[in-house]
Amino acid sequence: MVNEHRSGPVRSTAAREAILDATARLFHNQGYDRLTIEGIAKEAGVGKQTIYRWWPSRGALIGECLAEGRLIPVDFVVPYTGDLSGDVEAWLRSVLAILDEPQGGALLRSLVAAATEDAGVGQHLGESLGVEEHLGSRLRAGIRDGQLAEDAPVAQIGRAILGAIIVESLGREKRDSEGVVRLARFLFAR
Amino acid sequence: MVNEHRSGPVRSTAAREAILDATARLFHNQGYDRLTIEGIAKEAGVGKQTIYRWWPSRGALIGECLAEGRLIPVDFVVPYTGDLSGDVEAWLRSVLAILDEPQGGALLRSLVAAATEDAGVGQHLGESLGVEEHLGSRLRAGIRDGQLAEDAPVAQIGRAILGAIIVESLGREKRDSEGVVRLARFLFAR
Amino acid sequence: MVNEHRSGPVRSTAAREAILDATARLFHNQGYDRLTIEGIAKEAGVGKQTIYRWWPSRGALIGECLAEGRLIPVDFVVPYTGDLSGDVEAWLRSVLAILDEPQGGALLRSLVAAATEDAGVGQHLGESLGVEEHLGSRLRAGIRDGQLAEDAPVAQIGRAILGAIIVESLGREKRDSEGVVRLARFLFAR
Amino acid sequence: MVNEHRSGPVRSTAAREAILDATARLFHNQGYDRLTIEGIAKEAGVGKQTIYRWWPSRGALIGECLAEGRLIPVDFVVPYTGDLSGDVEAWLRSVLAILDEPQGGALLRSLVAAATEDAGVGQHLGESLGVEEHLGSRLRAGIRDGQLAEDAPVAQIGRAILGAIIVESLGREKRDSEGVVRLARFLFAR
DNA sequence: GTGTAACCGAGACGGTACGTCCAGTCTTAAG
DNA sequence: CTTAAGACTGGACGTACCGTCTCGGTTACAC
Repeated sequence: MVNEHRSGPVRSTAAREAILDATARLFHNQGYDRLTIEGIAKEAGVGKQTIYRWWPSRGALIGECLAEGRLIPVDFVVPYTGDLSGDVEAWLRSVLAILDEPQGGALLRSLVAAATEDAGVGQHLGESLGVEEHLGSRLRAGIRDGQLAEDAPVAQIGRAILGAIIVESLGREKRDSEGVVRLARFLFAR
Repeated sequence: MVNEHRSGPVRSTAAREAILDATARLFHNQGYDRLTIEGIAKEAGVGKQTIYRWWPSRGALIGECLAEGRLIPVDFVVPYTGDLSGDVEAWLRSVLAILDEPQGGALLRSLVAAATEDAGVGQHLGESLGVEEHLGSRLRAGIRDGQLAEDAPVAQIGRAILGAIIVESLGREKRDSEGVVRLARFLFAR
Repeated sequence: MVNEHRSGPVRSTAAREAILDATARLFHNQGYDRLTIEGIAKEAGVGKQTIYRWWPSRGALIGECLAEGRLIPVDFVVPYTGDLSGDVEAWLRSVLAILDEPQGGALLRSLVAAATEDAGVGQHLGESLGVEEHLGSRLRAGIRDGQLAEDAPVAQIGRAILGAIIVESLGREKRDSEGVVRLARFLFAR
Repeated sequence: MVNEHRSGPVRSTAAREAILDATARLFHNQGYDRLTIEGIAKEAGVGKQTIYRWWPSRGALIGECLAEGRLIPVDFVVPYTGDLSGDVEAWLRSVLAILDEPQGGALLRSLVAAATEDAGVGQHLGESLGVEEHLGSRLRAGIRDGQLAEDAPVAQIGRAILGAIIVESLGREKRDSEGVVRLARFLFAR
């Protein structure tokens, strides 16, 4: 028989909140590469150890912020009107809206930088944007509706769209929403 | 026409070579985030200042290595047999071969990390893999041959394929060449 | 009366001790101009920042070593036997003994070098040798005893003796204790 | 029969002049510790090698400037009116005038710093101020005139006066010409 | 109630790397 | 053969953060 309880105070939600808040704020203002644990601790009014106690790394912090929608929204749903191409396009435009913000490109690159460093961020990135869950469901519905080939590689298509956006951003090309939209139309044109 | 030359010693090719060599070696062995200017200088047997004299940043160094094919090959040609899907697939497999090397995934993520930090690397990354030049040409030939729609977004398709590979790697999914190959087949199946 | 303390870790006496020890050791072995903060840190097994946290400069470090008698002794007392000239001579010989050590001249020049760079060292230098406190007192006693003129410039006389030693050392003249002793005798001969 | 001539240009007096000029200028403006060979070369419009070719060290440069009166005047003569104390005092005031200049104290300390590093500067320093030549002669004349004891340690007295000035400056005491003057009067009062 | 164990803020610690400055040597082209 | 220019290796600078540790103080459960 083990005693699961222990004495002492529990984790402070105020500290947790302050840390994640500070992380998100600094991530937006300075980008991932200038983000430091010390900076977060000072900004949050928290001791460094409190951060190290609960998160193993800078990347894990970003991962948690990402999962809670503190960096980018998390409700990228895909409508279902019956028009596959149009539905995907609607979702795509909501994703691209992030990039049209003033520092949108830098924000995406920072997220990618975090993802290269931390496996969790990489996994969360697609999820956050609804690539797997929402987009995947919609595409599978499209297959059922006969609008997409039976053997269409659903997961790969999602990655392709997201990846095209990322590659474009890495190349620092002038933002061109229409480019990616045309890609989507091409994908579902038959 | 004036004489642009000045007197005095000239840039040492030996030092340049040693620096780029050391950079490529360390990049492969340790990845981008553990790559330090001091480490490169020591490995190359060179003073730090010699690096700072000629390259403004770590990213610029990687960019130059990339452009000279010191990190990954630069001759990713796309054959032209008349079979569009097959030709693209051949190119794709040669690109994916990089990832099948022991540390292939980490190598790609390191390249992406460098690209998030340095604009030049981002621009060179696609070029190095022949996405724009070779793949683009082949796709345009496909359009001429009637195998691809007149208005197919050539550049976007290239980015989509490369992007799918990157996103997969960021997610640390088990390497699955067939996935991306199926994406390519889907793209050109008609 | 407020509590001046704050929470958190307290200054490490072990580090302080190691740093001052290393400073004194290196100062003796290499002289002031070859003394580096990095060398001290390595010798003391300490991070550079720990030195910069507590001392603003190399000179301040030397000043503290000097004040604590880690570079030269600090107990240069002047006896009082009634014989002014003899008493001063006794003190003088104990000071000159430093110069008769193997690297005595270099040591004095190093101290002077530190004093040119750091005001604190300059002030401590005379104090350390007892010029102001002990020698000054003895001279004032000499005035009371009628062995020295009422208006003898006590402080200046101390500086003159110390200064003669320094100037001789700066000129790299062969060490000649008797020269300075003769100066002292001349000063108090009447 | 040897041919004393050799081909090529001889040592450029213009370069020599420019270097010593620049050295003196920078020495006055920045002090000895901030004086760098590179700075001198740039200020003089000269290659670094030209400096290293003719002077072995920074100290040697200062020594030569000092010897040529480029740092402080070199004509500190001692008058001979018959009044020993008054004559010495006249000389002393002309020396002290240097210290009353705006950056006089710093200048003296810089000279001392150079002297701690370079034997030549140390030897030249006293000479420059006329301590040995002029003051020594005057004191010896004083002995002949019966104003000074037969066995007065002439050289030591000179060093004592100069040394008192130096020690005072090292201690960053408020400049007080009268102090040293009182010392001189005390020395020759009988 | 009183321990006492885990929390918290603060920040000192040994380290690594940064990007800069300068030392002293070497290399080039011009005179 | 000297010169101006400046690239080279190398060492030290003073700063920023890393991740660990050590404090004094504060909960809040277990006795």
